[in-house]
Amino acid sequence: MSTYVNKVDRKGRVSVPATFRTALADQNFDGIVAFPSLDYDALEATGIDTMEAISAGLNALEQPAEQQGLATLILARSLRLPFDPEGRIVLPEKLAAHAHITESAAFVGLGSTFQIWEPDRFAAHEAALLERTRREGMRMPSLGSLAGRPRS
Amino acid sequence: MSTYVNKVDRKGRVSVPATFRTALADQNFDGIVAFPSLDYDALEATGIDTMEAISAGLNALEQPAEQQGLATLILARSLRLPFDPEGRIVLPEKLAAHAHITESAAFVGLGSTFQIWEPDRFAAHEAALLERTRREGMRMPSLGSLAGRPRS
DNA sequence: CGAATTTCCATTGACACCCATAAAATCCCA
DNA sequence: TGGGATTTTATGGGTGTCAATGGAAATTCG
Repeated sequence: MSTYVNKVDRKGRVSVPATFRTALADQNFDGIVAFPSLDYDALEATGIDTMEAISAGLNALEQPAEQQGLATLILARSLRLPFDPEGRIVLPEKLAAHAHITESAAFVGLGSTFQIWEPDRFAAHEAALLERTRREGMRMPSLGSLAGRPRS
Repeated sequence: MSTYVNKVDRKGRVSVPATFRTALADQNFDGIVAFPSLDYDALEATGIDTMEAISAGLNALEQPAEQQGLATLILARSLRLPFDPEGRIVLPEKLAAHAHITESAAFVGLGSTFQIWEPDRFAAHEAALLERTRREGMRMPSLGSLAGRPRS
């Protein structure tokens, strides 16, 4: 969780927040996997484990067709971004362009995954979410209701 | 429950009331999670467990879209605030600013969660609640009716 | 051999831990 | 049961450590 804004240096390197790094520490690949968000001008990112799970799901025959299409799309556009010794990644031009990231990047933790935004765009996105939430009259007391039902 | 007012030192540290600490003692993360309230100039706080439940809910596909927005908003703006050996947390500038907290903070217990207010603002909020309650003619005898039904 | 990429090193500033004191709540027993 | 003794809390401050960042050196690859 949380949002951290880090700088992108002139070589395209940016530190992944230490918190996120430690969360991914015990995975099979020392780095992150990122792909362009289908919904926003931002990047979706996660550890390699999640991607392997998606790819496993793709092979499962019972998968509905649309889900297969989605999985294929995601896998095809994903990039593995390894950590350097300091815990940084380099943002490939393709990804940076999709998210309009130039000099700094906002890492937005969402539980098991996170997003990477251009900070100003994220602020706007946040404002929009807030506005919509307010309009729909959602309230804090509903906090508990956000929790997923226990998986039966 | 109860409300406690503690001082914020010059490093931004403030003791979390011992009562609250022990209530969170057996969780996966030794600290609290706090985020700006959507309704007030105050902070909402809870243990990591609640947040994990929210994040689990976010991944659940059956979640309605508006709830996803709310969950995203909360997760993105939540900060993990670890306890130091003395049971204090540091209030990040971002959060302190939202609640207008400078030299002291009021911890208001609400059962499974609590809020953190600037003491004067909380006093005002309390007064407003009292006033509204009176106007609506609510009475103590309805105490029992406040209890929620057990979740089926 | 040159360009791009990756590793190495160095700086700064924030943060986490250590200790020390004072106030308060609790215990305990004569 | 009163009051002293002991244990928790709350609070302040010093200081070492780690994260983020920038740049140089070294390595890779076409």
